[in-house]
Amino acid sequence: MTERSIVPREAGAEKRRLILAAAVRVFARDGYHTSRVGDIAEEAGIAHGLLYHYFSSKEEVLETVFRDNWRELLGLIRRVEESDEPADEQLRGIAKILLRSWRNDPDLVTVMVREVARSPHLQGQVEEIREGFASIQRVIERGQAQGVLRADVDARLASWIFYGGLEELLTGWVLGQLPDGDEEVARAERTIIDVVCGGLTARDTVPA
Amino acid sequence: MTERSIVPREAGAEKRRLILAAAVRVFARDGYHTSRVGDIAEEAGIAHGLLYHYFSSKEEVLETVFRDNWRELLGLIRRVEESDEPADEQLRGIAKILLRSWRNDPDLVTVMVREVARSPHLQGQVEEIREGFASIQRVIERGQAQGVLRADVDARLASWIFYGGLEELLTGWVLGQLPDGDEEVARAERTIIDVVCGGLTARDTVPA
Amino acid sequence: MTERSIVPREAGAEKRRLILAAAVRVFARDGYHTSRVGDIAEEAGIAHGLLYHYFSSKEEVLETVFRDNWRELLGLIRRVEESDEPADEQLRGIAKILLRSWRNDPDLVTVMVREVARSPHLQGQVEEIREGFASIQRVIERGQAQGVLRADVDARLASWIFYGGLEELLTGWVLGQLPDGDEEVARAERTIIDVVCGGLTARDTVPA
Amino acid sequence: MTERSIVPREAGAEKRRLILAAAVRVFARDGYHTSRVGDIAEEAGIAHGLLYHYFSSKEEVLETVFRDNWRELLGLIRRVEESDEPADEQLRGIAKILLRSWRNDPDLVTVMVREVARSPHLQGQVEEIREGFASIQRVIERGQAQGVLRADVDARLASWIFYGGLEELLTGWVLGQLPDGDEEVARAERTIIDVVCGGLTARDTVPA
DNA sequence: AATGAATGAGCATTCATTCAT
DNA sequence: GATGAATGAATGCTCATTCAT
Repeated sequence: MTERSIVPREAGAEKRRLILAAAVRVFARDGYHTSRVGDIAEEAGIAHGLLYHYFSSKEEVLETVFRDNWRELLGLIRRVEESDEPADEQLRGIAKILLRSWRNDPDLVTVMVREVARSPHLQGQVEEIREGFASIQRVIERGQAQGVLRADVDARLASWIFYGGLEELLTGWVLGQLPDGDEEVARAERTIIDVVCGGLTARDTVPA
Repeated sequence: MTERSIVPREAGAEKRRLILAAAVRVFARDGYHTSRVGDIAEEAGIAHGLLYHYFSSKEEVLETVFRDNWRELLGLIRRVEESDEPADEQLRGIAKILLRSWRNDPDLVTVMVREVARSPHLQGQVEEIREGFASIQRVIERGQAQGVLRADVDARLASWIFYGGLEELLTGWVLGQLPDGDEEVARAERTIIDVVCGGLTARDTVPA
Repeated sequence: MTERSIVPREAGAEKRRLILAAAVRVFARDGYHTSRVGDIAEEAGIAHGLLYHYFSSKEEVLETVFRDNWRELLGLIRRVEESDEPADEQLRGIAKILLRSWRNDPDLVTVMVREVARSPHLQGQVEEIREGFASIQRVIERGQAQGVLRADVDARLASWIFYGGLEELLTGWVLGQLPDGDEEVARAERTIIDVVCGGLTARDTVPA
Repeated sequence: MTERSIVPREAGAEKRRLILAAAVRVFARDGYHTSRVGDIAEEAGIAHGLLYHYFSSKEEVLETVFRDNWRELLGLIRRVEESDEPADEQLRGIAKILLRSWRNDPDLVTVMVREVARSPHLQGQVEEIREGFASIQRVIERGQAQGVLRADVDARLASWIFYGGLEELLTGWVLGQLPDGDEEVARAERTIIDVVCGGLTARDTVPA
């Protein structure tokens, strides 16, 4: 429970985490390209050379930040996928996971949204990202098979649209363009489900 | 009529465009950070020093690429906004504009999606981006006011979700993760409207 | 004749030579590994970045120093080889060339002896070095064929021995272990020919 | 008799030798400058920190490699010098010692030829090297005094030339430029004595 | 003795930007 | 306008060495 209980082997993993956490803060503050290895080390309270005992390069630090976190999100998403809730509730669950990550760790979301959702850095990770989309797609397909969701829509495209909507909401917060707060996050959750499941089109409310 | 008829002032603008086009190709191929000013110059067939007669910095080139193009898109979006079509048709129009830009100029979309939709570079452009969202938001609000779209949804959040869905579809093509082709783009258009307007939820087919 | 007469194209070659000359001085003073690129630039009176307009790396500078000079020596040696002097006189000519280079440019000889006559750096140059030995070997073989030199000695090994003797004399001067001066160099020339051609063994002077 | 019988003090010396042997292999393979302390430690099967219990620096390792070996060679050379053989036989003995060291320990010779026979590292060892040359010089001088060797040659220069020839032969093997093998080494021995003692010049064989 | 985490000086190289011609 | 030589700030990374354990 105390620091002293950490056995040597864990100490290495611990320091690794320390560096990753520092990197997230620095990347969130300055952006990956602008951040210097020395900044990360300073934020972590270590000599910059030590960073290279744990990571082979600055880029590997970013990749690790992404991979570790995406893996965790993926695990949560899969748990939702494997639940026996109806598809629309599963989508709501997935939205919850992603949107709430903003409140849990804004710096981390900032890095994920800014640096990873794109180009050069994600080259090696495309496969892992794809799994997230695949999970959403399966949820939709199952919903269609069970008649909960309409079947005349391309599930794959729909999964990209759904994910894109979520990511854009996160981006809105990251950029300070959308109002922040627990209440706002809850509203965003409701809204994306309202939009994606219910649709924006007004229905003629059937009169009594 | 011939090139020689171009008056000097236009010649400058022409070379400017030449450089911007080259920059788009290079940024699309290598990414902004990896691209060197010399690469752009080489692609444009000029000496690298000359680039600084037309732009004050490498970053200004990127900003110009973004601004010029975003402004054009904005103009198109506004024309849709000002049309007297119903809101859902206006949204379809906006989707068409954005999604078809992929087929028109994949390199440009690649750069917009990868380099600009986020982080440090768009600092100064946030205002211009905001206008795009505002346009979409107004379309939705008008649709709600006219009873075409349901009014119990936050129009601002909905506009972000809609835009996010569009951008993610573009990203899918940029990353080579979604099947490409005119047909596919048309399907994506239909799908995003189906999803965002109609909603994914299955409706009880009206009984006879 | 004046500096102003140097045309632009030659200016580049001129600066190249300037850098090489500075590098020779610095390498001779501090050794290749200890020398920093900045030292060479400073010695040449240029910004260190400029060095990379002319050479791709610090190592290429060393290689060029070696190659340029070795090529020159090779040319001189070949001229001797192609002369119609007897073999022993040709060997004397070769000794002259190599030993006098010490007086001509001690820094250059220092670099050649210290940094190049060995290991990692000469990897790519082995072929060029080999040509020097080959030239000496041919001189010896021709001498043997013409009966000027004894034929019961392996010409290849003899060429290495001869060259080694010369290089060691240069090394002695480089290390400050052998007395220096024009007179000393002349004596060294005589000595190596005395030893290698005449042999150390005392002959019974033929009685009258 | 067993390893366990080695008393502690000897154990230390043993490990020291282990490190030196590893260093020779690594230096021979990668060159001194390219080799890292960690490489030596890994080759020796120890933690790199431990190396500093036995040596004060990486350079001291190289110096020790040189000194230990040179001392041994020096001892052998002196034994030859102190023998009562004629001078030319003594020179042959010295040649044997140096040339055969190639077959005994090619890695060691590689290091000696590449890293030590020159420059920065030998600064402190010049004195010890000088003794080797002095020994050869004394052999020659004694040969001259006894009338076995011609007296009209500078013994000091001759000793450098002789040593240079030997070193160059070793270099030829190190660089893979001269054919290797016991037979070849024996021929080299003969050749250097033929050349240095007999001389390359053809003699008119006195008819009976 | 032994380990290997930690330190930090040191350095080659890159590249955006300037400017003389 | 056009060129490309020249500048020099900036930085990722290496690795010899130290030292707590």
